[in-house]
Amino acid sequence: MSSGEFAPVDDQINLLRRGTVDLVDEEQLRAKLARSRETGKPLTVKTGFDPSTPDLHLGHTVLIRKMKHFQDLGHRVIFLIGDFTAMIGDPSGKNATRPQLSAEDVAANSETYQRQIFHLLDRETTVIDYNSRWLGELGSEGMVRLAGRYTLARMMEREDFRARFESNQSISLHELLYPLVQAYDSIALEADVELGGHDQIFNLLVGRDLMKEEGLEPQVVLTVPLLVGTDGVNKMSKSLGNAIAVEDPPQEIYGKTMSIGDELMWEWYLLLTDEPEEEIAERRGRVEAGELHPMAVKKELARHLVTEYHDEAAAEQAAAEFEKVFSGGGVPNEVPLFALAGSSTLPDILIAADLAPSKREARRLIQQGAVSIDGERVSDPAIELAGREEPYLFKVGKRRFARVRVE
RNA sequence: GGAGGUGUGGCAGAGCGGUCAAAUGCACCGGACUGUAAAUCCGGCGGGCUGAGCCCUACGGUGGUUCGAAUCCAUCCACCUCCA
Repeated sequence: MSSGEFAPVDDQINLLRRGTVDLVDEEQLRAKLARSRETGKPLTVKTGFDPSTPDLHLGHTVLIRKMKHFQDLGHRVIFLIGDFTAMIGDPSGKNATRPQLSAEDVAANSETYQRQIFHLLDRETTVIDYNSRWLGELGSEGMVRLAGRYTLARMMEREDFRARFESNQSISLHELLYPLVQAYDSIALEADVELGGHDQIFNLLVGRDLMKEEGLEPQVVLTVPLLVGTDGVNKMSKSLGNAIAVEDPPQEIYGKTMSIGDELMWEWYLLLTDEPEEEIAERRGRVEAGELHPMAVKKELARHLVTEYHDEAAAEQAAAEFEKVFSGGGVPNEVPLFALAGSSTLPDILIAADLAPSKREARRLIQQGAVSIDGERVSDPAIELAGREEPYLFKVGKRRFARVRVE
């Protein structure tokens, strides 16, 4: 989209407002959009990312998709890698000492980021930038001056700071610097809009304040919700084990998506697809009326997500595989094969085939009826498997398979 | 600089000389029910074994006291609070 061809302001607002939590404020955004239409100059839209965790999951994509919306509307989207801030350390962590990232680490992580975000964003027009570019030369003098522009009282407006303060938990000084530094990024980039997760709202607003002080037009702040993970309770996070990574294999994306609760899927539809909101609502109504099976709707979501991060064919395959294994009780196409020599006990075999972590656990699984061989449930850990040419097919639980050849 | 507190399994959090491989909750793994949903119910949840029992390793580190210590003492480390 070349300049001068921006969509009408109302249309733009409609798209941009979808699935957002905060928009501060809409009038200013309208004014900026209107001006950009007149001048043909796109808005500068900034989003910051921490370079220490380049393994993106669907939770991150909510934000990236919002960037994409701006991009689709012809605006200039900056993917800002906080390499300098990463060197200081993340405030919200309990691990005080975070490994400092070397320049090589940052470069490597940046590569990973790019590989992952360009599933969604346009490679040609996305601007990748690093905040070390300006923060490095800010220096201690600049930092002190920056700190002089904000007050403790204002900092304590931030909910988590206040909560920690009131409950006598420690707050390191550099944590207070964080919002300021992030705000400085906006100044350096002269951002028109800054995007972030809802938990970032305070920092983004500080950006507005400091920009005003600097004599710049304040950025518009727009936040998106934190995506609830596959457990249906917590925000999606790798460490909580409830995440679907962008680079997960098709089967995983499909399967994990199918495992989320029905209620959650509507939110995922809203935040992870471009399905019009009315259509989502309409479908939801039909499901609630019993006209449509929720599973069918969820399958569509799963298929959509696989297509987004792999392709149509992979989605097709993942869907077929899913039908076969779970709906049909069949066996997946790819089952790892293990060859065992001599007479091993059943628990040993399970360990060797990566189906159990220890013998004790293996025994438990057998006793609880989780193990079947060639489709027959086994309950006796002591049974012997005769050597044979054809591998035995092991199944543990609902979804773990292995083929084992016994010599 | 001074006074005090805390450190237990993935997390939260009991236990405060034996009956503790350690209550309870969450998470997790099985099973039943299903739509591999959710909810619910049942079982399990350090490891090893010639297995309904035995053994080993575990309650921040080390060293003691005791027939016996997660529990008492000393010391070290870490985190936290209060006073200055």
